[in-house]
Amino acid sequence: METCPKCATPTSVIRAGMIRGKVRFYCKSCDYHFTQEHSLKPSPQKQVHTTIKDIAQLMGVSIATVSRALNNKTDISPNTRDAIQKLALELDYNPNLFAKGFQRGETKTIGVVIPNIKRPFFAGVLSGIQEVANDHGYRVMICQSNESYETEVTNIQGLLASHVDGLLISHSKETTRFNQIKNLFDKGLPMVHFDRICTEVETPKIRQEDFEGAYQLVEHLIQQGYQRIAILAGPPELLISQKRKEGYINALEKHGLPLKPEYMAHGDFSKEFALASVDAWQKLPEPPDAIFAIHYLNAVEIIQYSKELGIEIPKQLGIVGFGDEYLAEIIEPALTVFHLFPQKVGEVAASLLFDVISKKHASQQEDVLVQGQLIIRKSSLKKA
Amino acid sequence: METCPKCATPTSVIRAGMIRGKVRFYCKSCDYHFTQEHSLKPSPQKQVHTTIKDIAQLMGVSIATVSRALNNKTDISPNTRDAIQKLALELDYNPNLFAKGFQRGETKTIGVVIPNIKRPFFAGVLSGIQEVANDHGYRVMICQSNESYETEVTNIQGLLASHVDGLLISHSKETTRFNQIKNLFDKGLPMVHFDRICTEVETPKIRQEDFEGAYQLVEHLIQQGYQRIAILAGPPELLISQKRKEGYINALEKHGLPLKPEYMAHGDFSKEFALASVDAWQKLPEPPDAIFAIHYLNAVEIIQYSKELGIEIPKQLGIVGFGDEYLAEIIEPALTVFHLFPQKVGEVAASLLFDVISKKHASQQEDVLVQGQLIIRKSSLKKA
DNA sequence: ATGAAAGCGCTAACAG
DNA sequence: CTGTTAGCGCTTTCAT
Repeated sequence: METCPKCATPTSVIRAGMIRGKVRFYCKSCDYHFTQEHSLKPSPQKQVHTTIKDIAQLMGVSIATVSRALNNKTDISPNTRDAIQKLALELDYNPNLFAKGFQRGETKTIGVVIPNIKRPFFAGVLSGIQEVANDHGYRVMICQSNESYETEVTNIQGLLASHVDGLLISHSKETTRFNQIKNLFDKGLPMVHFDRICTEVETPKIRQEDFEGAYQLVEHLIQQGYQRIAILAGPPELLISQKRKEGYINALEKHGLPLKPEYMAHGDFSKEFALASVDAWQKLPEPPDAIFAIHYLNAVEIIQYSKELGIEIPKQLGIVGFGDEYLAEIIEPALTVFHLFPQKVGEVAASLLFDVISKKHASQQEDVLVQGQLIIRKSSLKKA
Repeated sequence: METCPKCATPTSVIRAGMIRGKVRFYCKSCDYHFTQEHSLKPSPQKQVHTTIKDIAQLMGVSIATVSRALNNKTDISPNTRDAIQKLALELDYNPNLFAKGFQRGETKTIGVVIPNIKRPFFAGVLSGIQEVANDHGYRVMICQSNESYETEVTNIQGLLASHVDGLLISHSKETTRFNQIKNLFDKGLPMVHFDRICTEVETPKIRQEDFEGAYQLVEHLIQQGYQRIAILAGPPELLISQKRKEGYINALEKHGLPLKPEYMAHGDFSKEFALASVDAWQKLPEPPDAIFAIHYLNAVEIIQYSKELGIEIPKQLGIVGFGDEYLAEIIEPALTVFHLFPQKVGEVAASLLFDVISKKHASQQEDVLVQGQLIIRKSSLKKA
């Protein structure tokens, strides 16, 4: 309470509005009006965060008033509002977003689970997600599974404990059981799958042109005159692996080329496996004259290795891959690829998630295909 | 309240302990004991999150008891504890970490501000940060400044609003004003700088061997017999740019080579600038016979461009760079680099931050140097 | 136009 | 051993 500067009676003083950031008081006993600066900066504020309570005390108003002022609500006098906003600025107050979300039961945070940040594809996706999330006023929490199912489960558990408002997932290559995901989906947690999707749950899924890209790559090889095309695929359980293989098979069939099991290798994307496959193929009575590596890094490794072996590219061996990095352009001969657009994938995935979140219903099956692009370079130009 | 199954009087029934997950009741009016299953799963729980309140109601105990049970506190009977934990498991309850941190005034979240996730260096750093944060039970919130000062300020503001418990920062290349950072530091927010550090605030800083690496690279060039070594540096304001240039200058001086201003270019890391510099150097009466590009991508670009121009590497022109990517190994000729260890940088930065956080004091100046490694490849081997 | 009070999920005294 | 209560920062009725 204030003390009247005239009669020194504290009890009879009441606040009587505000004027230019100063609080006006009125002493009932001596009928006297006076103003007073709010006692600003009581101590060099050593706390990291200012709260509305701090502001309220400094201003001599209630926290409710401060809240109203800071949120530009209607029921508030412009004077008070301005004064409070000015003070808030001075104290560089920023609201505790979690306290804010607390009541609404939301955190304005989404969770992302990916196999590995370091892989350029996922880094690109993240970048896209970030951007869209920012635009929507959401923050992003990222977890890496490192391709381990167990870690993935733990990650999701952790994100859940953080009460994320939604989840974006690309599964580890180990993941084959989806009950955790299914469970969350059933509980109504907004969720979107991308890249390494899961068909057992009816979430929206962002796919890329795995089938289409593979088809185009292989068709391009055929048009260049390659006849014995091998595929270096990934783990058979992985959907992208299946899809790309399907595209490969389809292209061969469409063009009347035989399907030879000995030309199809399923590996783990490792360099060792890639080189071993090349070795194995070279020992065949009829070695392949082109290789489609579904993982771009394997394609690059094969180019390097082939050069070591003295195999001429693209003359003796054509090579194409999936996914475009700077690397594909730099290596010699430059690698023909089906370019994916990781950033775009992230953007689309995040947008879709926010759709689901805002509609406040469980995710609806809704597949989106992010288009890719065939980029032809030297590694497959037999005719040139 | 429960109703006595014998006398149907609800008012006189009291809880009388627990047995095997069932609640025991005692009816005072008819002196009758009975047990009852907690009325599990009242509806197929359609809410995403179970709360301790839900559990408390189902078990017929107070929320305090549930809290104690779930946190393995002492003052609780094993029976009750086990029953509660079992139920919590069934309902797959997980605590709202934010509500938990709310009182303690902490969020168990740290913020990271970097220029760009997509750059392999930062992706590596992030990976290291993630790992350490996970071990400490912290979550990570990532923001990209996209090399914009304004975005950086907004990002930090946002992280602050999220009440992160600490901050890891690598500044944008535009950033030259640090009052925001200084302000937060003064308020006691735990903070650690890495890579793009800022000398104006006494935070712990994770540096890399910028000076040392540059020195080693240039010395190596000199030992290979190169005499006219040019440097393609970055923005002069950028500390890593300064440090690497100092290393360059020092090595030249140590070996009695002249410093020629026309051999020193300050650019923005763009490809255009890199190629333009090469052009300019070639037009000199005495063109350089080696180039030290402080950014590895520029080094790669210069190799490509030199080949186009018909300049022989390493014979006519030696090239070395900073930072090692797969690219450096793949390009022909392979690039001599000073290898940085991004993951390590992330790990060290995060560890240091958690030190500061746990000690609950403002960050103390404490510099850590993450060691790098000279990797010699063909692009600089004039003698070979 | 403003204040008082409840409540979001949880923990931590304080009582029994 | 267990229940009651206050409070973290904020919004939101409900009074005034």
